[in-house]
Amino acid sequence: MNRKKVLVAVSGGVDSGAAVYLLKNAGYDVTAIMLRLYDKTDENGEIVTTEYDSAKDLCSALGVEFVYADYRNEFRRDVIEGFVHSYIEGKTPNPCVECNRSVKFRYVFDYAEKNAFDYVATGHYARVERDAENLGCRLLKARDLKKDQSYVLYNLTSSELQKLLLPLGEYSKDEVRAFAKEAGLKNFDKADSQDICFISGDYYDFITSYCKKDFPDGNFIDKYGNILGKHKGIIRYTIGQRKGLGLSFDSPRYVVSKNVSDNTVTLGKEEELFYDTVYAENVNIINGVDAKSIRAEAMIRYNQKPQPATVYFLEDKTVKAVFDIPQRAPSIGQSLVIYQGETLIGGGIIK
RNA sequence: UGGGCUGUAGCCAAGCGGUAAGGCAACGGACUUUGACUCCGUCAUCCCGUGGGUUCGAAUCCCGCCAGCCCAG
Repeated sequence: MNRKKVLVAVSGGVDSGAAVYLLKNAGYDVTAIMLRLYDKTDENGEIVTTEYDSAKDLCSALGVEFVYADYRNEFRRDVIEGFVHSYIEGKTPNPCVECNRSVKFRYVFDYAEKNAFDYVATGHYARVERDAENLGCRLLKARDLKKDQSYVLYNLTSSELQKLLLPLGEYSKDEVRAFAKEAGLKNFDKADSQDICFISGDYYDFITSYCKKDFPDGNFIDKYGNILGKHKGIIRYTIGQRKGLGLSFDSPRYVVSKNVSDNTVTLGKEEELFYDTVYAENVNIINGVDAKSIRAEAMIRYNQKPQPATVYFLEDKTVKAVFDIPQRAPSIGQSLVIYQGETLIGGGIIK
């Protein structure tokens, strides 16, 4: 019997653990790979191995081969560096998108290629729809829209989709937890939230210590240039932010724009945050589109309901999205992701 | 040193005799594989500038004082 070989990317968490379990039960020849991306340390400076232990334990319990591959340098170079520089430029990066694009899928597919795996799998909540020839594969939202994570996967290519399995896409989080429990994963009830994985605590502290410099105080101003107060370093703020400004007015104020060159942060009322047109660059369109423009739905941030828009495909992997209804606080560095119904068309970085 | 106004939590601000609204900020939590947003909760335990008085009872009425502002001189 010639079972299909699957390489599953695992994190030690509930979702990837359940993915291993489901694939194993489905009869695949499963190997788990854990990418060592950064070392989390505790207050004593000791490397925390709970994720590693969790993944390794699960694999040995299920009789699955476990590979631990060191990609710390790649992660630092391709994710952390970019993250820090993006903030310095006044942008608001999404490191998860970048990690998936330039590290996680790249190296897992790379490993799978070199070791003759038939498929790659992850614990993302999304689905791959295949046609008869397994050619024009489409990336679909998860069945459970509340947990859908297709947003962070828009940089996948059609050839990658041909070899990608996303076993969790049909299930709800509760069902996945049940699978994880069945599989014997001790973390099956672990909380979902993580914040930025490589940062424990405040991202501001991380950036300042990473580049060994402080970001000077500057002025909060209004759209007329009137000084409203002092800010505590421009990288602390992002478009649309309300909390942490430390200033009080008759109504809430939000960060409307940032100007790195004169170190000012402009505040305004909520209604000043809405735009109907958003441009994105470095766009990936999974299956290509012939038309110059399409009607679609698009998201400008994770966990947003896709909004109706007309999307124009411009030169140089650039896209213009014109929303039917103006969208709140599009932020440079975040991702614009385009859908048609359940199908993810593509996406890029808002500029 | 004549006249007028104001003085309530970090900021703004209701209240006009019956035992302290609300907004902003802040803090805590929820949500979340990014940053945000949002939502929920907490936020003047006898000092309502201060010292007296009237009253069963005052932040609310009266008197003195202090502080700030304004108009005159």
